[in-house]
Amino acid sequence: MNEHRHWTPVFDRIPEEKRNRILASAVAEFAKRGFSAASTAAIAEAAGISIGSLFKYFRTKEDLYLAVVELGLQTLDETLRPIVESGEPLLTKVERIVDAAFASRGVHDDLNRLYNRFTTEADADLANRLSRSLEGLTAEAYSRMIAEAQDRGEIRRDLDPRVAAFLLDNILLMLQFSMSNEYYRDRLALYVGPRTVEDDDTLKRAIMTFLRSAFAE
Amino acid sequence: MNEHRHWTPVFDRIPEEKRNRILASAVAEFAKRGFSAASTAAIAEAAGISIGSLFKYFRTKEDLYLAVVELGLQTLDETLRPIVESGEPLLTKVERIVDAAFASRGVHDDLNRLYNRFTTEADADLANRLSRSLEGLTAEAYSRMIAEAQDRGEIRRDLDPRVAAFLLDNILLMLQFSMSNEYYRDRLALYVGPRTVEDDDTLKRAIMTFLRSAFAE
Amino acid sequence: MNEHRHWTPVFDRIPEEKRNRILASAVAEFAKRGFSAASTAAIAEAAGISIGSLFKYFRTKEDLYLAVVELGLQTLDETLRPIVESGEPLLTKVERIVDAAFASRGVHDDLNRLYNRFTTEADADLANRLSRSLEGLTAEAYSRMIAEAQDRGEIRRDLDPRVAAFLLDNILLMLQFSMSNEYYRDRLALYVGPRTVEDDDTLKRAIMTFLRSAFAE
Amino acid sequence: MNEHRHWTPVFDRIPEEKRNRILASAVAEFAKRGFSAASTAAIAEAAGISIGSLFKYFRTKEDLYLAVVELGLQTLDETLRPIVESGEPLLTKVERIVDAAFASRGVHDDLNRLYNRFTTEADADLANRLSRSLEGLTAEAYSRMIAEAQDRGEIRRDLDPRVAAFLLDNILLMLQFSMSNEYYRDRLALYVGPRTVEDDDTLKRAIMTFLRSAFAE
DNA sequence: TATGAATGAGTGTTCATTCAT
DNA sequence: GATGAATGAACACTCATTCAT
Repeated sequence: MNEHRHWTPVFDRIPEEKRNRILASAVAEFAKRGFSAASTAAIAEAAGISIGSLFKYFRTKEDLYLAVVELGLQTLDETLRPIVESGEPLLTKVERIVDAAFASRGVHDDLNRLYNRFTTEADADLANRLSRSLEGLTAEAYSRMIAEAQDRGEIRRDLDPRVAAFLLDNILLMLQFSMSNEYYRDRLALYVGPRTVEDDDTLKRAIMTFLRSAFAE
Repeated sequence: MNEHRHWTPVFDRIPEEKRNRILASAVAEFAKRGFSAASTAAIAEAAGISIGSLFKYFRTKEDLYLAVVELGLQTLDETLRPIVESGEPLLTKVERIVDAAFASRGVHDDLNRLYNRFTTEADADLANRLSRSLEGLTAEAYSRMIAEAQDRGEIRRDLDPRVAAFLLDNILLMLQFSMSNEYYRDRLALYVGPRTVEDDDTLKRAIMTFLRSAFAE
Repeated sequence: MNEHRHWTPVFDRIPEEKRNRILASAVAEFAKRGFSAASTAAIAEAAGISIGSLFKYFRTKEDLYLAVVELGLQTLDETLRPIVESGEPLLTKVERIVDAAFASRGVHDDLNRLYNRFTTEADADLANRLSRSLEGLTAEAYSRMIAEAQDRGEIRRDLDPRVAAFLLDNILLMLQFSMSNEYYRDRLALYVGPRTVEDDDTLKRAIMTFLRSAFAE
Repeated sequence: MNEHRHWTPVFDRIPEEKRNRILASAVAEFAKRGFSAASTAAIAEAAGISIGSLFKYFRTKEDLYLAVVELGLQTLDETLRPIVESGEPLLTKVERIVDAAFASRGVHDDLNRLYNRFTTEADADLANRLSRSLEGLTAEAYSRMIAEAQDRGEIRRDLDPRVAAFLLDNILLMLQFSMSNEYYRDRLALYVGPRTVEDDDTLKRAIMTFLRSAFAE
């Protein structure tokens, strides 16, 4: 719960390959079942280690969860940061994030699901720390970019830059969830039909049209 | 899991007041802890009945969860349907949904959280049935309205009506979650600042400005 | 650790016969293995109940231990109190306690061993409460009786009544332990030889001679 | 459990200073927690060695316990033997043992507690061997001294020398326990009051008065 | 119909002991 | 000889579900 590292020094010392296997197993299990239904025994078995070892690496199930969540956040951060901090215009960034969301399908499914789960499960304390951690990045960057674009007269001036940033991120976050979460996947299909769901390019273009229009002028 | 009623005939026969007490306790517990951490004993106790009775009314914990989820969906449906099926223009509907989201804060917190939770927890089978159940309503209504407005030349013609409906709902759904879920609440504050978070009118107006712009022309 | 009852209301409601079976199993297990080596599963099995039930009756292993210890104390108290509070002369009381110690052999072995164990295992907090509970009885009664006998000139006046009471109880306590504890049993045999160990009357008489001499005049 | 040495040849070969550190750590841990709650990892860490090494020196936790218990007995033996085997009169010896008990407070607390613990924890096999080992010394010496003093007409003739020796040792053993064990410490305070408990000289004198009276004539 | 005591598989976690380095 | 990572059986405890009353 607090600000300390969530794994023991022993975990630092084991081979990287093993470390990754363990983290991947944990991500998969927590993503699939959520924190409380996840089984530490299942994680250990999937990783090919003993339960004893798992608890040598992480003091508690909660520590393991936190470690894995922060790892997920870091991975997302590493995907978003170069895009968000590039000097490109807002809508270019947005387009690249949309691309990244589609690209994550199949390859970061577990991470996406995990991200979705902890935004839902987190208690007050964790929620606050975690929202700061990831959303801080986009909240700040989007708001600033929108404000600057307004100053330069590139986009309409009547939008509140922070609210616009929030709404933009709502769209992008839900898009990301729609790639991996069962419910949101079905929901997307319900909206755009089974044909369009498979046609990434058409979907992307339609999304960008909407967003361009929202900011346009 | 399957398509049948989730409670027993006995549940139909008990007094309505008792029935409501039980469902309310279940909503509260599932909303607070999620499916697997929720305790059937806690639900029974909160409802003032014995565990024995609870399991006379619902065959399993899962049945109780499903019953409660479908009840929640029904409640949401009852809120949305009159708005969505009214003859009003799209943006008037949207404004009324935004209003409803803000109004739900404090009064439908448990329902909001429950809705958030099962969209995250649902497995393939449940997800499909449930998405159909609620999202079907808005997916259909929004898409049709947008298409009709385009036909009449009220709004821009370059939007794909179904994708636009999807993106619009992304915004509204996340707004609703932001009213009750800890993580999304903090995230909203991070975007708009602690002052605006308390100033519903300013927030609503800014949201509507954005949406009007997105559809405008 | 604190002053509350150590069992749940459920335990009060079950048949007395079952309650006694459970307590007896617990006394036996704790006496045999001590607190930390004792197995709750073994206790449940010996009592012919499920582990689930055991933990319905006692919130924790510690509560079960405390319940059983206090029960043991109570039993000892019930044996000693009538003797100690009778109006008889000191040495008559002592003789009756010696008799009770011998009589406890075979019938209260587990209780004796348990008593021995917790005097050894108790931590500061428990030690203080428990010593007060049982030793308070004899400490007070013996000291007073000795002082009164001195006032009446029945016994020698140069003894400190409280220290004499302490030393008297040392002898009686160790005698009691010597009836059931393996180590002290062997030790007694080592002192008095295997023949005398079996000859209760001779042993009792020799003990009383010593004590009479200590107080005499 | 059997009669062989409890450590490996490797333990003989390491530096004495290290050997002592390990034994001291083990005494402290076993004294504090008892056999089954004691942690081998804690002992190794306190001694500044690895667990691997600890198990190179002692085949099992039990062997370590036995080694340490026998070491403790040896230390006690070394304290008692010169007193008990001196040519002094019985009551002089007794007085020196009482002095030693008081002197052990604070300096041999761990050893006292350990002694107390294994007299309680020992099973049949161990109990027999250990009682022989230490109590043999005093049982023999006291009994003989009392008998001889009776022959010389120094003390009363009506005491059974072996029973008297047993009762004398009961008093001295409990006195020793009362110096370190939490329960017996509180019990002593209960008997003699908080003031006398701190006043060693008064206490010692009162004890000797009692014992002198018991043997007197 | 209502109750709540009973169940036992399953959970997270510990720890003496082993063994490759 | 020394290390400490690895093991897995065992532990205390929980909880959905059953069923006798």
